[in-house]
Amino acid sequence: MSRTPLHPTREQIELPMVLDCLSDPIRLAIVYQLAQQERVSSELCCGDFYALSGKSNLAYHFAKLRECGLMQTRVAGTNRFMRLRREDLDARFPGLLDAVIKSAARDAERLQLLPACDVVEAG
Amino acid sequence: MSRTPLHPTREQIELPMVLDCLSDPIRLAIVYQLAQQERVSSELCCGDFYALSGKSNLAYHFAKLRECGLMQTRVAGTNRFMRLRREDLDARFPGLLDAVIKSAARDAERLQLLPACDVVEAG
DNA sequence: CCTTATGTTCAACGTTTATTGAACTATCGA
DNA sequence: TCGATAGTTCAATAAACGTTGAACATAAGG
Repeated sequence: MSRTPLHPTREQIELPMVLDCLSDPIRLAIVYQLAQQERVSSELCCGDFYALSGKSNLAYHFAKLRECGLMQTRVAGTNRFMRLRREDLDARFPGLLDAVIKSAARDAERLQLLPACDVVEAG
Repeated sequence: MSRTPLHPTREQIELPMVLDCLSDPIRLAIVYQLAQQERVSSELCCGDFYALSGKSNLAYHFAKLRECGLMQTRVAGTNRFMRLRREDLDARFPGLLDAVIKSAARDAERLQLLPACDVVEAG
């Protein structure tokens, strides 16, 4: 029972796992939303994603995103704050994350992503 | 029974399907090998990939790569010549294919990819 | 014609996957 | 202490996936 969620080290991040993670529409939407948030506070918690799916299903996808090295979780009280592992990903796979996010943004409607402006609105 | 292998139009190419296709190690190796070949004749046939897996398994992966729009097949005699749909992919997802291939190249050993020099050697 | 070479298709299999709801844990606030 | 809130974990399900070998189709070469 991994109490502390395990994140791979930078060097342990694997390309196929990252691509597989990004290939799921829900996970891609999560990553996209986190990428939008980078400009601001850079962190979001689980509740910010309820529009995408139910709690337990989100927890499943969060775990995948953590395990493959795409995001990081910080525990604070009853909240888990997530953020992209931008530096590690850019170091391992230069240009990849940006290309994916830009491509996703272009297809935002088709992928049913939230428009960028709706993403923040934190309380 | 699709006699002519169906390729999606440029606009039909979907980001999640492309990422999913690239997330399989064998398919990534195929794409990588095709990318190397771009500099030369730009086409390879099935037999050029026997190092990766058996015939029928390769045919399965080729079908996936075609269906998601990553590659194109041209029939010539008993051969099927394949090539990357570079233009379509670059138009739809600028920088993505290059980022993936460059990332794969950096991890060539880990991903068990053929060294670039061994790729050509056509007869 | 018959044989060989190239690939595809099919059926079977075991594995992994995404999704659901219920149960659980842990923290915060009254 | 009690209840509400935030997330995780677990069990169950159906669907999709990758791999295999055998059968099939098609074209080239004798």
